[in-house]
Amino acid sequence: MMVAVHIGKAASVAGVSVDTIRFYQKIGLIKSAGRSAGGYRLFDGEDIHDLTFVRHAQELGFSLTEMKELLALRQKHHVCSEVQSMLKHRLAAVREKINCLSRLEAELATAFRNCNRELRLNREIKHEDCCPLLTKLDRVNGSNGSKSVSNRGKPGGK
Amino acid sequence: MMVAVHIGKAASVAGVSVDTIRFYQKIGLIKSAGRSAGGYRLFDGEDIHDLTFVRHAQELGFSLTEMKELLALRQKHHVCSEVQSMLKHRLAAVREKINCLSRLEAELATAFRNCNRELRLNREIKHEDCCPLLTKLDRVNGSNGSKSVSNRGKPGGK
DNA sequence: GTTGACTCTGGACACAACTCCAGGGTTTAT
DNA sequence: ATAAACCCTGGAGTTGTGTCCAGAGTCAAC
Repeated sequence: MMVAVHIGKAASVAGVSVDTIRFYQKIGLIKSAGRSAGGYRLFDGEDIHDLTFVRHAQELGFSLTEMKELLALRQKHHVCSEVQSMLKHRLAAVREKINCLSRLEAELATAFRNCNRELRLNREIKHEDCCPLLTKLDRVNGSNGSKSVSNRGKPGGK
Repeated sequence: MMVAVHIGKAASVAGVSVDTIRFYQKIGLIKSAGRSAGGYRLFDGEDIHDLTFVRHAQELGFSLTEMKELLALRQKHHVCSEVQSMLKHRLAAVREKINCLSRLEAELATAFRNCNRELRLNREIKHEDCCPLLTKLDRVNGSNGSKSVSNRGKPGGK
């Protein structure tokens, strides 16, 4: 039955915008679709498949560059170990992110509860203990803290 | 004792770049520091405090715009309920993100295991079942899927 | 055969969040 | 007093991800 739709339909089905599709084609993220006699792009099931793939991958935090790799792997007879290596990295990154967010979530939740309680106990609060979030961010969140900053400076250097 | 350092020192202490600090001041994220006779910015403890605050907030996923709000709240005698409302939104966003990432993590982990197994069972694999990830992304991940895409299109509309 | 909806291209613009540069002034150490 | 190291400003450039637009062509329907 060979469905072949124009870009508008493809966009709505895949859940992206028309411009986005053209953009993806421009940067080579998805293969250039076939064309109708009049020059209209035609998208078959597989093309839409790819678009959906991209959208999902994006929701999951892959960058367009990473997606390009993924799509490439999907195309060629890939070496499984390549995929595996990508997976490993991704997995580590994702876990790191989850950890960080979980810590944040706990803090926010606590802050929220405190804030809540203070609010109902005391209509006018003295700025202090009210919002733990605001003081929390001052020293929170151990982990990295480097960014290639050269280490010099003088004045009141104590 | 009133420590007052130049921008380079402030940058290295706060863990951001010199340019970044100037950028933050330019966009009004942090208040314009005092200046020395010669026009050099001077940063005291509180300024560095703010910078650290910003860096941490950023690690935690706040945008510069959100930070501006946070810093404002910290400054003025804030209305606690404002902070509370921000917290609520942030918390929801963070939870959403964690969910999404957790789903992803599970998938990646599974894919990784499978990939691993395939690799050690079978040195040359036939592209098919090898990497579930690649097929997985094709249909995965229920949740949203809207983005204001008008709904028209014809050709093989089936 | 004329409308109206759709699509084409190429390029400009947007937004976040920086980063880099030139040309020149300031501090500090020697 | 001089040089090294640092800082200033204003503005351009970057990366990632798109979005918008004008001017022109195509398609389906009436």
